[in-house]
Amino acid sequence: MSNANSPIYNPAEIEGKWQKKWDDDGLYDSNIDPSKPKHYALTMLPYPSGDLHIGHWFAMTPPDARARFKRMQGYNVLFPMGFDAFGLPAENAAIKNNIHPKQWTYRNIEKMRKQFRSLGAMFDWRREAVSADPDYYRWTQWFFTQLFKHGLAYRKAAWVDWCPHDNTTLAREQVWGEDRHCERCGTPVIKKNLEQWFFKTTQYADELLKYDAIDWPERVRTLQTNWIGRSEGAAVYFTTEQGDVLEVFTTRPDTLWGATFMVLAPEHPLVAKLTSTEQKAQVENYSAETQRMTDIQREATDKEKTGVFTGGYAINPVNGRRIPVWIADYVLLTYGTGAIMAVPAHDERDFAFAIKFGLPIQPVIDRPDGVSKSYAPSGTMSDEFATALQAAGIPFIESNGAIKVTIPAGKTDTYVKIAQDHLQPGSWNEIVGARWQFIFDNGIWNWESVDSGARILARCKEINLGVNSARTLMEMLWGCEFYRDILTHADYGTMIHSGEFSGTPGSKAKKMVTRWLEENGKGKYSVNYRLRDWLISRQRYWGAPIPIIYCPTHGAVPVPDDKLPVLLPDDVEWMPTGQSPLKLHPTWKVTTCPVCGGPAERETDTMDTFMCSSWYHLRYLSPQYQQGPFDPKEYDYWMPVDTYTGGIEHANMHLIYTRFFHKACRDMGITKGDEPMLQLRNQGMVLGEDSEKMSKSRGNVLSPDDLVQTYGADAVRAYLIFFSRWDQGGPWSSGGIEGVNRWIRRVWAMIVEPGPEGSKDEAAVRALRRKVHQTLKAVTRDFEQFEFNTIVSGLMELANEMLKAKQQGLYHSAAWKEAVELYLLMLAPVSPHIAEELWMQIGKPYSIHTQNWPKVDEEAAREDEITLVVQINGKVRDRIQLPAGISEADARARTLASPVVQKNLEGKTPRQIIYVAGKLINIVV
RNA sequence: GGGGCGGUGGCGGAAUCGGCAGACGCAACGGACUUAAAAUCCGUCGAUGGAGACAUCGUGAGGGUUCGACCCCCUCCCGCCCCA
Repeated sequence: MSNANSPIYNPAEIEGKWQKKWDDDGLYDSNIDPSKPKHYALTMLPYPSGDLHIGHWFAMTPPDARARFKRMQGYNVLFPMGFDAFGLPAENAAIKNNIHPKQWTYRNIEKMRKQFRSLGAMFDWRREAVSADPDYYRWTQWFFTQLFKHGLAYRKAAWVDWCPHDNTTLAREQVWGEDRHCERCGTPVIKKNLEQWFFKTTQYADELLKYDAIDWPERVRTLQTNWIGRSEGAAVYFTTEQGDVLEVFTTRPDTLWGATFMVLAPEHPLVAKLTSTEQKAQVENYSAETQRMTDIQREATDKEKTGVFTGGYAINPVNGRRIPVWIADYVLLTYGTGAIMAVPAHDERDFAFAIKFGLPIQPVIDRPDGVSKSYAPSGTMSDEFATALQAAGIPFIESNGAIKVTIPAGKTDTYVKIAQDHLQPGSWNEIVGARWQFIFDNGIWNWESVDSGARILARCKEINLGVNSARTLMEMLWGCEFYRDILTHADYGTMIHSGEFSGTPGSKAKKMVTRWLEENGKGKYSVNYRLRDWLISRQRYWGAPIPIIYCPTHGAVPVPDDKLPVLLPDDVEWMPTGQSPLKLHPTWKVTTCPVCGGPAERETDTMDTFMCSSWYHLRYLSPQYQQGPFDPKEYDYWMPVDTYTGGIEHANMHLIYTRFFHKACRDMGITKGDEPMLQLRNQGMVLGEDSEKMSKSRGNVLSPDDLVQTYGADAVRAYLIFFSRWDQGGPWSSGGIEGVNRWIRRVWAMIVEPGPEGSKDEAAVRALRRKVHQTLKAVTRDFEQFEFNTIVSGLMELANEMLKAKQQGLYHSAAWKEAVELYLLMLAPVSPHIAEELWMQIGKPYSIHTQNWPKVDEEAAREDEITLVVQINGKVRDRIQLPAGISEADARARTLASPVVQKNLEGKTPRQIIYVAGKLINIVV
């Protein structure tokens, strides 16, 4: 098929040529154009780690193709790119290679810009933003001062996770794994108490839970919802015996009567005061141990509960009961109020704690399933007991003379009566679950309070010395394996053993108790969030300095707008010392107070880089703008972002911060609208050929540069789009890209090499046009829906059809010409260089990328014939070709006349015939 | 332990409304071209039985709804992610 006169496909040559021309012509410059609808397509900006890897290409190529498609559809598209240039890796690399972080970062950016260009993406580089540029971080600092002035930034001492290796504080989400190690270097974190700056993200917690206005994946919404962790309940005021109020948050105020002890975080401020002289040593030891331990052990010991009694007591406000106060590492100071009321009967962790330390457990919520259990050891019941149970229809198991009874709902009273009748003298029988009763030979004792439980236990011990070791009644029951699944539950159910509230149904209990608490000043309705305020201080050099000046008289004063940016000095010692490098600089922090002009000091911490990435989409709008963070004209035209793409790993950090940032800015009058990004889509991850995450240590990293050299950017782009579902990612396959490479070359040859003359058969022309327009329809839909892999497979299929048509002699027909044009237009977003080159070669005007997306000719796409699938009893038996518009009656007749159907029916009469127009007929016999 | 997502040939994946399971590609195998190889082209390619027409089975397992289920419902198993 090769033809000496046809041009040879040389990707290196044509890709370089067109990239230069597009650049020179400003083909991808996006400017405000009110005559067109706008489309802001944004892809998460990379950290300039030094090399663009295949993952970056996977993240950016399909969105680039889609942005191109949108542009051809007539949208004015903005598709910018930049660099998230501050951050720890620069300092780590600086330390390792003794190179200035700034130099390292900007050198990497330079390299990555070149790599980006080889991708052939339609980025408008005039709008590039680099967060480490003073022109950029001037405005990062400006946003900080705005937040400060509006009371959304504040300073407080806080226990923070501290990485002893990187010498910095870490945000909660930067602490990874069960051993709680530093996200960057893997070192286990420790705790430190430092003065830190925070943003009030929690003030927006409720609004952040609303997603009505945005089209974001369910998965991300769920992740954020869980991260924010809103729970409704009540704040309840317990009082210590010393008279201090001990506030706890509970989601279950209906279980208050079952609160039999309290647990405080060892760091809780009231611990010292509560601790008795006898317990002092123990408490201090335990606290010190907890302090010394990182959260590693605190979490690792999750299963084996530890804790220490303070010797102090508190008063349960609902029943006046005196309950012991313990400390335990499983209660964290940062959780709620750092103190919990323990309701062991209805909370698994509290139950385990109470059983271990012999603390009382009192059930106060009925089981919704109404099921109870009873265990009658051998000899405690008369011989007719089993017969009586059987007669009453109560199921039981008998083993070694002992009878294990599971009492269904509604049979409890029947059981009690039977048990009473058959109880042997000197024995007892208990019933647990939906009822808590002990049947003794002198009557029934109800277990309705901690005190009655104690009395029952004493009585049982009198009868049976074997239970002597049990410290509580529940511990005695826990000793019986048969009971274990029924002793505790966390369901909502009718309140029991709760004074005047007993009998309150589970559906109303929470509300009624909360109202009662409020009316009696013992508590109030309260909402607790897992989300905490955003800690933005970093004791590092390579970040935007926090623009605050500390004046001995005026306190923390923001740097005035006209004094921004607070420039980062170049001459610093960046080796880690445990202090901010800015603090060690001889002169940098020395300044004067903006209010009084007196001597003052600068804040020496820098900002979390998530601050930089919370507004980069705004800087892209006008990166050179000097009068504000962005040009309002550009904002009004381009914002909000229409489609935002990036990895799912940012669901809890960046994506919450940027939403918070936007909402806060809206309330400060800086931005408009409620949400910054309307539509979000996540890509998966490209894995190495061994299906493992690509990493240098595994040696499975692929260099896009090498791939482009071998196959050309067009083939690499097409393969990245083709090889897996974009939202799932998957392993790279070097064999797979060969297939795409073959296809690209086949397309080239198909178009540049002439085909044979032949008859222009009417049916063949019709078939070719049908396939072309059907493909166009599918490709258009797939682009809209981010289903990229089927775009390439559709184009491959069409190429196969076209090659057949070419062989049949259609090369010189008008239909062929149309097919080629539409083919190149559909190919243009996927493989822009070859599409441009071939577009030129078939004599069309430059540039293919400014052409209109073609319209589907529905008439051409229509099928003339349908294949009717013939099923008998749901099994495919035949397929018959029928004209597309056939009536149901005719289709039925044709089906029944088919010999295959005749043979299969064997004279049987169809009972029912289901007809799905144009698709299927099912004959039921 | 709780929540989320997923499980389809040897592999990546397709099936877009409950209606032909396996599109497209890779790998493999057979053939053409070639002195030979590469490249290219043609063909086969879920399993089992059969020379074949064809039949039976088949979308993690089991059950259900339905004329009909990869798709909807229930139970379970496995993998990944998030939170404890």
